[in-house]
Amino acid sequence: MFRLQERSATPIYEQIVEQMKALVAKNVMQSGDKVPSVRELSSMLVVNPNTVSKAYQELERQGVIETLRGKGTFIAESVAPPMAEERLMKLKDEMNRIAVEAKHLGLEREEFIEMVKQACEVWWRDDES
Amino acid sequence: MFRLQERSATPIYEQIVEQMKALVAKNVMQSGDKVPSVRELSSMLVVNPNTVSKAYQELERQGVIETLRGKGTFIAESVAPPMAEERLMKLKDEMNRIAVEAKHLGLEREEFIEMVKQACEVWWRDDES
Amino acid sequence: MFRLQERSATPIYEQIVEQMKALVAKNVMQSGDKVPSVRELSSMLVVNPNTVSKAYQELERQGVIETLRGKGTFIAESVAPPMAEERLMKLKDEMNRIAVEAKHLGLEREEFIEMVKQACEVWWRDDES
Amino acid sequence: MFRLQERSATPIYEQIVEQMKALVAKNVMQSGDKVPSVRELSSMLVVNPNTVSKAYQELERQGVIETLRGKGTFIAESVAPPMAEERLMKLKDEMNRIAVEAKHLGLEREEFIEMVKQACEVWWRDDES
DNA sequence: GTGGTCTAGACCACT
DNA sequence: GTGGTCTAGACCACA
Repeated sequence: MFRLQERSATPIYEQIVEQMKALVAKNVMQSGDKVPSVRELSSMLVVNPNTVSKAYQELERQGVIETLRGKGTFIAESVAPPMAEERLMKLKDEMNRIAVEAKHLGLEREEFIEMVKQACEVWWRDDES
Repeated sequence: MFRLQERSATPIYEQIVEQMKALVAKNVMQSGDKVPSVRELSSMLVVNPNTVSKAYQELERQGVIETLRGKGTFIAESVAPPMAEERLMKLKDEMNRIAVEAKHLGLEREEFIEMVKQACEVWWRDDES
Repeated sequence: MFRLQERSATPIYEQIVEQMKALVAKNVMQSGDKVPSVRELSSMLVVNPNTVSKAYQELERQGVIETLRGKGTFIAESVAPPMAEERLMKLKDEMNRIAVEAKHLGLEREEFIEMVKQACEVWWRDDES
Repeated sequence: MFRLQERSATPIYEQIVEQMKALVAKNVMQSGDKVPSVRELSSMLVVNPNTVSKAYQELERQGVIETLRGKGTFIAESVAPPMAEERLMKLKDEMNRIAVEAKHLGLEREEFIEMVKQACEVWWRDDES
């Protein structure tokens, strides 16, 4: 379910955040679903519980999960995501960074957009409607 | 020419790398153009020379600039960019990460692609061909 | 009568304490009124009886309710509230905390006081005297 | 400068957050002032560096301080505070909680408001204009 | 059982 | 020197 890369430059807790968000985006996990407890996931991934905890706190700040006192942690309903404006601006920045890199790698505009469209297929599937 | 944000989470040397690459992508700087020396740029940006040096090393590693002994540093000809495969894979990874974030922010597939296209306008302009 | 938020950071038993105190402050419940038994309330709110029990213990400690052996639990007469001095000091502390936060949010002194006055309307109504 | 209460129910890192915000509200610390480094403050307060770090990260999220890579941490310019709406709602909630407690302690409306005004004197002083 | 807090001590990237 | 990340292991409040 989760695959961590020890050697990667992106910290472990961020990898957990990203992968959890990916699972939600793919509808593998949905509103109300229980996520593994901090201790469970930490032993599954063979990382320190604090690391998982940090990831969960970040996910909660982003409105992806919510914790019910003593009961555990669950996928949140996706209403208005917090800090939406700042996050959208950051998104555009990263988009530009990627476009620049794509051009440096010699991709043409059409090739790049085709690549984006292919990526989209995974995250926006018709069968969700 | 360069605008650094000390507050930003991205390290300064990386900001220099990105902005230099952006200038090249926009054709503001072209093959053979001389780039400022480490000392010049570091005093222009009021940053530590080591920081600029680190940025230049990274740019050279990416094939964006090249140093000619005793003559200075120049924008390189864009032939086959080094490490193309790894960089392309990384590009796709980041594309996916961004798509996931876009979906979490409530964007529809079409809105996201529209955003990408708009970003492209800046980097692939007709007048270059 | 009671509205609990499982998501909230404040523990459930504290929410019960606060809401019971709010009902008394609004004169919805008055001296001598019977409050639901621990079992009743716990099944009404769908929470663990221990949680309600803990709330009632706290309310009794604060002199809000009192238990009469075999007869049940009732709203207490509001005479001298216990631990008044400590609680008053704590009140002032929290007042200061809130004022600091208000200033950080950019409120002016007058705006803040106006906000306080509006809050007061709910709790000190003329019709009680 | 900072006074921590080991026994208090409020966690140490939160006490640090509150006291730093209080110093800023009182204009003891102003935009651009350097705050002690994590290590400095942790040894001053005899707490673990991680605890101070957690406090600083929370302060950064609230827009109170900002870190300049490798240079240290500084009081931020107070522009639009992040999450302003949510924080304002929380402020009103806490205001109500405090008003209820005040009434339970037997304060009259006027006494309560007088108390608030006195608290304000400390945080909104005329000499700031 | 759950998550939250704290300590001690280590390593790393950035400037 | 700065802050950021991670580990190991402890204690506590809540349900």
